[in-house]
Amino acid sequence: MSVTIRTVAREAGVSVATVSRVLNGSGPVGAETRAQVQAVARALRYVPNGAARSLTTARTHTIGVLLPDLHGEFFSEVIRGVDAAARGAGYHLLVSGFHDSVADVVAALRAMSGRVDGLVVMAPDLSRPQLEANLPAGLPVVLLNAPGRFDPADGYSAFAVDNEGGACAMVRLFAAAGHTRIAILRGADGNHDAAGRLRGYRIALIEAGLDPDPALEPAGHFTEDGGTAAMRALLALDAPPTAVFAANDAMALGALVALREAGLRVPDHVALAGFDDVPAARHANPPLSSVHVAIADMGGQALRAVLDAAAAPSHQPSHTVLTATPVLRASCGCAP
Amino acid sequence: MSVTIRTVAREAGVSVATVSRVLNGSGPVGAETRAQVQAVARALRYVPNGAARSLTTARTHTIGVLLPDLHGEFFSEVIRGVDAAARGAGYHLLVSGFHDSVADVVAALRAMSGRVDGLVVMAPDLSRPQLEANLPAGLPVVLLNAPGRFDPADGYSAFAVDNEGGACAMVRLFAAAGHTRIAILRGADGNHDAAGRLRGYRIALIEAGLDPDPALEPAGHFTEDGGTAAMRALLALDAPPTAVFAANDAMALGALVALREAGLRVPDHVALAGFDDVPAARHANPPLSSVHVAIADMGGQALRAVLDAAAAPSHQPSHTVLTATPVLRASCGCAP
DNA sequence: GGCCGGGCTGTAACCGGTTACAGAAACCGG
DNA sequence: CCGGTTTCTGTAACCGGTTACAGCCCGGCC
Repeated sequence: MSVTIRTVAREAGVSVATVSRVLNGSGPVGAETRAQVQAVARALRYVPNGAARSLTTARTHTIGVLLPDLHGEFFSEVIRGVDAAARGAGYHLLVSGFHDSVADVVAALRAMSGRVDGLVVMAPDLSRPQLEANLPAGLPVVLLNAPGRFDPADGYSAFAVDNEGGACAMVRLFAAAGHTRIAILRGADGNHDAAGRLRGYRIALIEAGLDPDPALEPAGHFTEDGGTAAMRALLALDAPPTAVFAANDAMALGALVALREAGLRVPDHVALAGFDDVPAARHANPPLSSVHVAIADMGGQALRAVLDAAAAPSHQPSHTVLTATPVLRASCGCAP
Repeated sequence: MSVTIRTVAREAGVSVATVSRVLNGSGPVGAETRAQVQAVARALRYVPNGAARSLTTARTHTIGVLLPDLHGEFFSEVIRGVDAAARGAGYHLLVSGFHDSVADVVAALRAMSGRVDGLVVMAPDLSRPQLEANLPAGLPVVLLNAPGRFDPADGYSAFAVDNEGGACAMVRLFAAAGHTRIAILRGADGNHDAAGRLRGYRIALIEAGLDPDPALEPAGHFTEDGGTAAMRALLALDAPPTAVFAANDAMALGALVALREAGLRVPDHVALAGFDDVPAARHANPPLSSVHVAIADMGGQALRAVLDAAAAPSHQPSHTVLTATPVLRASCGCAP
């Protein structure tokens, strides 16, 4: 029913091999034969079937991208970086998001098999056996944000953000500015990024001779509302903090709401900083200090790593940690 | 070299048909044969090749999404909506972005052929012949934001935002608040959305008995920097406007920069509103009034329309215009 | 004239699945 | 004990491309 290469061949009075040669410019074809085939192909609106083609060539010119979610500024940035790199290399992207369930990830992985030349996967909760059992052996895979769980010997390249270092650097600045009651709005429980940022926070405190205090470590679940609630809880303490480090920008923006409610000025009464440096941080009131991560860059590097691995199967897997550096704006009171 | 269904069949001592039946649960298979096949498949880490499978079944369980760009809050929202709907229906997404060149779009279209069951396309600059020449006949396609250029008789469903109505509603509010010098920061030249919003702005002015004035219609190119520059130009006029409608939020945020530079207060000295209602609008200083568009919703509806068309080839194409409604916050001075 | 080589084209095998069809085995009632 | 189901399994054709190989035709050269 649909028009295939055989339809074109029949209509043009040639063989399928000739049609294929004309359309791909492979092999010699007589000038008028070529013109004839092209005319027929155009007239019939023939477009080669990608699935069939990649079945024989074993190349799809597509890279799969698996993310926990497709929206939000963070993932949007990842996709941007991956896409830019992919387009530069003439590749397409097959993206998929999954809620939280491992079953979702597994389904997505299996669906990608045979449709992609490689995979960029960000699935913090996926174990190595789960990953391996659902992918054909030999498919290049690069992991994002899955540190600890994998090691280079597994054969996968990986990229991760230096959560600990970034958080530590930011909190150090608070300490250096003379703050002694510094709180953190913790991220989601069990989340690897949240744990790293908390670790960095505590390290900076101890360096400064301050004692971590559980009362100053409320959970904000990485959400704006969670940040508001956690900030309210902090303000209700007998001795509220004078500086607050939110483990992501969404919570920091939520905290701003609580501070405004309470009639407190930022940074005069309470200094505030976030993490991720999403675009909205710059436009907040006051502009939000944050820890900047080159997210798009990470995506781009990950994609190139996949392509390298695809090109040279014996490619050495590499593990890269991307630095996260504080960006100072009005909200932290320590801007230059 | 890679493990295929035949490898599994040989290893398990059965035929490929039996393996296929076991793995898909189609047809009857003896209990111990089934167990044997499953064990072998697991041991060999066999994952069926998606390309091969969709070649025979003619179904890919994938919908292609073609957008001008993959980053930015607007496209991120589209993707979110499309993804949610796709996941709900058990479909995957093959997304692709293109710069501006028609050649890019064409390449992406052709690359998707045979890999998707349908397409959601947002390519304002693509003509109908260009679209048709590069897609197999009969592939369901839904267009986003391509009004005017296509009509229902073409057989494509389409979704568009009511740019004109939304802009008109917002500017009417300015006029109702007593403003008589109302400016617009125009979007990119030749852009369909930009034109619609400009039209709505002028309609509202005329309704209010005001004369459109070219000096009050600087171009901001839909970018933040463009918005800043355009706003500076407006402030340099002999009689600067008292209200400014930016044709998107990025320009409005840029305009805020220029206003802050000039030491002017929003909305006291100059009232301001944007369009799109991106998340950052809420966090701006002051919170930005904007025209809200249910972007994710549009994406979701578009995806469902593709699936409907795929399920019933005789599906009636539908053209839907999504309303855009003002969301009032502090920046426009007309919030309740 | 015979032979060789090069340019062009066609035939058919293959990629890795699905599935129509047929055959074999087991089981049933009469 | 036999014909007819039912249940299971295998063979082979197909999906729509690519490509190795072979064949044809023609011109050039000895």
